[in-house]
Amino acid sequence: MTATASQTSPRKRAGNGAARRIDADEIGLDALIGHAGYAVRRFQIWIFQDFIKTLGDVDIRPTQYSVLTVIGANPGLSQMAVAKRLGIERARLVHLLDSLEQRRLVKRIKSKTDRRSHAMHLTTQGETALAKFKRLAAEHERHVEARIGKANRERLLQILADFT
Amino acid sequence: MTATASQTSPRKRAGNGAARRIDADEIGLDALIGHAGYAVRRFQIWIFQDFIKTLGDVDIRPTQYSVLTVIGANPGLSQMAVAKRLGIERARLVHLLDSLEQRRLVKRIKSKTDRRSHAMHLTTQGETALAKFKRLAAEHERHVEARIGKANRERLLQILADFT
DNA sequence: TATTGTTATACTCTATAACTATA
DNA sequence: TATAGTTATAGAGTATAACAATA
Repeated sequence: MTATASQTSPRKRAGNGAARRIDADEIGLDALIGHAGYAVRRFQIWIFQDFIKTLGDVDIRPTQYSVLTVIGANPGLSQMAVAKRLGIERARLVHLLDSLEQRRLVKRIKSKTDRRSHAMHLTTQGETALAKFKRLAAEHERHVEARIGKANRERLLQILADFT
Repeated sequence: MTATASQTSPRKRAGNGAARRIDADEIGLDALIGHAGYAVRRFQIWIFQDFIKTLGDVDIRPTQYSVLTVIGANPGLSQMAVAKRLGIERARLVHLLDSLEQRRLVKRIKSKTDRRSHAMHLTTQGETALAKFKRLAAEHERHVEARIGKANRERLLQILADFT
């Protein structure tokens, strides 16, 4: 589907002077309907909001969760390696790690082989906490499944597999 | 697929003192692999970057495009109606419209029936510009199709249709 | 009382640039 | 010289709260 101006015409507004109230679902999206980016963005907002809510009690946001998960699975990584793998700016990762280190979930250990870099590790407390976060994240994932359907969720993961 | 800590074990780092360089694609994502939100977020970033680049010459970003498209298809809408339909905060829309109005693409007209509200319209210049933006956006959409495949793009639009 | 548009504040995130200490 | 981590700044985007004008 291509987006052209001729696809839809502007809908008529009340022309009698007494403007009718317009409900949100009456408003046409026109070319936006054909844009994958629009749907993906709206879906991503929904999914992040559910994640933030589901992990609200433990106060962990999606980016923090991704950082903890990658460090947990690859202990000893440098900040640069984590940043590159997750597509986070290294300057941004500094603040994320400051916060996670203050919460005693992560520790930076000076590398002996390259004194410019830090080896990232979960603390013991961090390991325990991450296990809990993963259980909550799995719960969030079940919300996604309930929202779009089991088969659709799996199809989505397949389609987007090489963006990870 | 559920995300549990036992799915993958931390991979061994070089233990011989001479730390080996780790390439990004060697770093395991662990539980993130099973999260739709992670894949969707990475895809959304890619797609927005392509949109911003493809419409770089005309300096239009995704949110601006969505606002112009909805106003173009529904002339006379109030700011509240546009904000609600697109899921934008009304406070944020004020600044978006300030910018679009300064560029003479949009005009706010005081409503005669409800003097609190403004009726949003494209200017003549805005109509012409939007037609061009739509052609560029369609070009961007072809990039998406080339990246994930025609059938996958259509399937994606189907799966996410009710988030629009 | 409630709603529309506005202003303001704070926090998240992205994108840069520059600095330091190393390599 | 180049890289790792840090600090700083600017702009998007999100989330609130409060205010004036109007309903």
